[in-house]
Amino acid sequence: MARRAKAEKSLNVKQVRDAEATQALILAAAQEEFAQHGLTAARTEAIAAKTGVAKSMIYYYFKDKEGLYQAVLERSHSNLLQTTLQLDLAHLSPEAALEKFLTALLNCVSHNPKLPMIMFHEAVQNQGQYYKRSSSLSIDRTLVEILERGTATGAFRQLDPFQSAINIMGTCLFYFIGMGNIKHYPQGKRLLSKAMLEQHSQEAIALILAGVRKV
Amino acid sequence: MARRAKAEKSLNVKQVRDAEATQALILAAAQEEFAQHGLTAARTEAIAAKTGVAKSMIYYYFKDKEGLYQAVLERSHSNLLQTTLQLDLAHLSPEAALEKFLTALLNCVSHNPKLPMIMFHEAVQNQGQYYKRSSSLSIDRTLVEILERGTATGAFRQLDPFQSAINIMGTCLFYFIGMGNIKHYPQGKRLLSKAMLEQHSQEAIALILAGVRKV
DNA sequence: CAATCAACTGACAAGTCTGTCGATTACTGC
DNA sequence: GCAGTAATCGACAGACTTGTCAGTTGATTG
Repeated sequence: MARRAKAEKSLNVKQVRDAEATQALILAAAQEEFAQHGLTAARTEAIAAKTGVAKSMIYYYFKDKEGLYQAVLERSHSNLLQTTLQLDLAHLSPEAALEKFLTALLNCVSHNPKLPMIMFHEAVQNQGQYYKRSSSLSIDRTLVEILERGTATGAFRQLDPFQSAINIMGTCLFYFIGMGNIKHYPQGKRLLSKAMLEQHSQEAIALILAGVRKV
Repeated sequence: MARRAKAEKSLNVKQVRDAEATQALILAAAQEEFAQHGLTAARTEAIAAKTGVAKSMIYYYFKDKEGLYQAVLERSHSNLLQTTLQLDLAHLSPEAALEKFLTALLNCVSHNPKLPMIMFHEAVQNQGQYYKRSSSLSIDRTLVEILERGTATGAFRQLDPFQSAINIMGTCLFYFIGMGNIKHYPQGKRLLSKAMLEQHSQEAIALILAGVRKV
């Protein structure tokens, strides 16, 4: 009831029945729920409650909980995937390519901070079943290639591209995954504020670029 | 039945009833289950099945699922906590202190690769409730202090100690968290083999030390 | 404006999971 | 070797969850 009723009232929209809007509402609520709890521990009841539509609509549009989960995974990743694939990094120097890649990656996750949590749950609970099938691994492959190029040309120090790619992804994404623990620091800053996200991006890029550069 | 029976047979032990051994067995199985599934999605039935003792023993020794969860958290963290607190880093240069800290941290998690997963279920699902109460945050505080000292003395470049501490932890721990996804890479290496763990530690330390050093 | 269809609902059947309890079996001290 | 106690088990009650279904309501169209 909550969101939909409010939206309709404030916008004075007549359309009470809108299949697409309802699906979008469910997907948004589901992304939150799955991000926090993962597939198994997520409750369809809770998702329905967040949207304000009846629980049965989940089954009407997405068949079952797993269908909804798949939809959320695809929807969450598509933006990141598209962005990284469109980067056109081949003509840049390894260092410039790396910076461009990291900027794009950090920008994506800053705008969709739930994504790393979802990835994490998929990795830990479902052993990355989805990634096995999907093309999501191509993100990391792009990074590995940059690093390979950089070590080959001598722009980067002698590092293992595979291991380093993992560690670099960790530097970028850990902030979002560890949020729940991090926020208990005395600091008491809002970790998802625009300023903090911006700072995190800058710090991560600086750390990584300095970390791979030849000494 | 499985493990216990086998152990007794091979060791020819008479003692079929051993409160401590049973608790240890349960804790070990629970650690695995909670690492993979988190508190809510973990199944007491599954834990019992792994141990070979009746499910009711969980309730006998740990009161309920949450009691067992708490016990697992405490047990899993104690080693890491003790190790990092005993390091005595004050008399070392920032760079040496950082290297010593990272070596200890990576050594700990390499010997207990489930720990990062548990930490992050706690962060994501339970919003770090446990860390709020426990002294686990002191690990990160240690790291922040090293970084503060390094920037103050000019040994490290101008970085934000808080943000960088998070990013550094990410570099060290992401490998273990992302395992489920990472393993689908063409490489096809065993990520938990001694050689790979050793390589990860070296690569992570190298990346971080290079990343913080003054240019 | 009536008929049709898609969107939507609430109640519920069936299954799963936790936590309890009485009964049973191994150890321990007398 | 007997009595008492601690450890263990299996079955089950009760709560919670998923997914279904028959029925209702709002839009659309000839």
